[in-house]
Amino acid sequence: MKSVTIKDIAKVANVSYATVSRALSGSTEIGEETRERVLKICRDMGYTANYVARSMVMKETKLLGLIVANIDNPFMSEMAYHIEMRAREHGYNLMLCNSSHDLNLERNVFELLVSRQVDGIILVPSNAESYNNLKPLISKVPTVFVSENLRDLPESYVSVDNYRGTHMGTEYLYSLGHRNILYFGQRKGSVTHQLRAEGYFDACKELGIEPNIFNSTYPLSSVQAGSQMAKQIFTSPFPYTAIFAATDSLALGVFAAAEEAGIRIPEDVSLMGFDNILYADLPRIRLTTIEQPKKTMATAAVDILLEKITDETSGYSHRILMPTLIIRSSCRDIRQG
Amino acid sequence: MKSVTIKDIAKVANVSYATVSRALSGSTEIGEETRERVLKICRDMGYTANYVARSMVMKETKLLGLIVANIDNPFMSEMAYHIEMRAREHGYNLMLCNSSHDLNLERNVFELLVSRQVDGIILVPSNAESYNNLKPLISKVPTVFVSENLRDLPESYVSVDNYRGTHMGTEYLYSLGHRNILYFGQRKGSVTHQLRAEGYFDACKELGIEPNIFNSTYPLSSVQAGSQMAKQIFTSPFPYTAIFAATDSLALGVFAAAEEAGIRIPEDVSLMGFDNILYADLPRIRLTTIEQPKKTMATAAVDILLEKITDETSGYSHRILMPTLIIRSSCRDIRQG
DNA sequence: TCAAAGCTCGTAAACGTTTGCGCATTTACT
DNA sequence: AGTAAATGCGCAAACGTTTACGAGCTTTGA
Repeated sequence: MKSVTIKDIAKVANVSYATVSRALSGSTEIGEETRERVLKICRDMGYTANYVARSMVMKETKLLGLIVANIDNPFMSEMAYHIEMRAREHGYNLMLCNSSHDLNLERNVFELLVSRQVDGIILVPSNAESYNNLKPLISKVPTVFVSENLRDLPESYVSVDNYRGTHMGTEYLYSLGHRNILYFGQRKGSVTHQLRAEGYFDACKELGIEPNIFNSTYPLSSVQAGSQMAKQIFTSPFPYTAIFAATDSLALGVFAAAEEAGIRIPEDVSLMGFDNILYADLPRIRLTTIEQPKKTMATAAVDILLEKITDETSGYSHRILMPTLIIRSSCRDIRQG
Repeated sequence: MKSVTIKDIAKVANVSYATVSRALSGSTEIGEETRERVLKICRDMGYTANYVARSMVMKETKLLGLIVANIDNPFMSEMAYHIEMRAREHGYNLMLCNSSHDLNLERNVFELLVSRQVDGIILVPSNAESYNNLKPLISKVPTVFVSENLRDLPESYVSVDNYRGTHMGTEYLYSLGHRNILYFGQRKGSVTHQLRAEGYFDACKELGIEPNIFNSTYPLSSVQAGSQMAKQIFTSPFPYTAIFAATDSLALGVFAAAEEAGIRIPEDVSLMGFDNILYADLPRIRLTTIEQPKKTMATAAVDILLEKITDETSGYSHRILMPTLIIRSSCRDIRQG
């Protein structure tokens, strides 16, 4: 398992190992003929560079840490895919860590990542407390938050315009003739969910219809929450014609509850989601939803992070991207005529 | 950004930096009172260990590489979750790389990972050619293949008993009264798919019914392949009553085609999948399928890898796990009476 | 009381790179 | 032809750890 090093090459090439390093790194201060000769020997002997030694002297690892709650969550995994691809384009690799929605674990892996000397960290917060939880640590390494809006906190983040998303969504529902639209979500808690609720709320007011917000004891990223709220609703006869779920996962829960209660979507009630996770476009689901531009968010996140890394004085940036309405078939046009 | 090192600690503690190292590492050859003193100073000065320096001298990084085709594939992401958790339990972190179903990329990231000195690599092959593609490289670092059966190749892998899975599945369909069962998959190509097809084929023979295997030009892990095959089938009036898809993704494609063609599942035709990906249990899908024990496979993979790492002479191991039948509601009982 | 053994700690080498500095040789310019 | 600049390469330090070896001191046992 002893692998061949730069010194071994130097020995057989009969040069100093500094020269070998220069041949490999494409330095100019080396003759063409020696470079060729050294490179050939490298190939012949099967030399592979040692990045950790390199990291040691360069004081950079070309490694980025990615902390997500659960990589098996479809939103997270899609983000992770694009983040990894973008990072690698720039010569960076990714260390993946699951925090499992556990704040202590989140802190642990964060510290682990700084011990591992990652050049920067991308964090998809597990919940609203993440920022406060990590506050003492984020000064140790460039960090960017993804998907969670930190309002005007002095830290870099990229998120979607949540307010506009729900605003746009309820306008669409209105245009389909819906006048009694329920919202599954909450006005307190994370900024993200505040903004989404406000967007819905304000749109209702502007359109002259009554807002109606439901909440759950479960987290809003779970399907259980959606089922729970929907079950409450489905017991009594309903005056509403549409449900706007703050999250695609919630919408999935609504689907499940509707299935049980024998309520049809969209025939009996229309359903709109938010996020456009992979699940949303599955056959039999075809959820109309508000899309977070995940690929754009991912590339923006690594670009911002890389800028922070190369220019330590670059401050912080807030990048808010535009959501788009994805029309599928979970919302029905109920206008007569 | 200058971080505090072991030497800084040594200076203020007035000891040699070897002593500091010993205090940190829990060595016995150090006095209790000095250990306490040094540790306190470490806390006060906010010392964080440098893993890359440590890796340099220890000749181990405590890093595992994970190569998947696409982390946003639900099967991959679920595996990745469990692999990461298990690895971290043992003090290892994960470097995540997507190969994007590209053999060249797969080789590139593999080489990258060995340059980064990972202690081992877990590989979820993007296709049947992966093994041959990587053959010259896998001698450089302990490697274990996951989910792909390498038959009797001298490399470690963990997979499910694919033969038994489809065998069991068609027996179940038979028990529901189905006598004309189509199989979407192929008998050539990857060993995994050979075995699955054989399991179906042999079960049919044993049960005295006619096997009927369909193939596609698309990869069998895609939903397009499922749609393509289903569309072919759905045009003509059908004598068959059930479809066994070699993959849940294929089954999803069947769902989609059925939706278009106005064919109901399971009323008109029963549908069985394989893998039990996250999608399979979604409302309105509820796919009856054969489960790959993903968590078990994941932990087995890292355990096997860790054994290879710690004991270089341990050879290789093939771990075949038992699949289980997950009954949901895509298969109907068509026995009369 | 003295040698042997046991603690605690410092010295220095090693891990595989990169790079500033200096030296020798070659090239260019007047 | 003589000086100045450019080129090609070696030397050695540095990055932050771990650990074998040895030195000095204290304890133990006869």
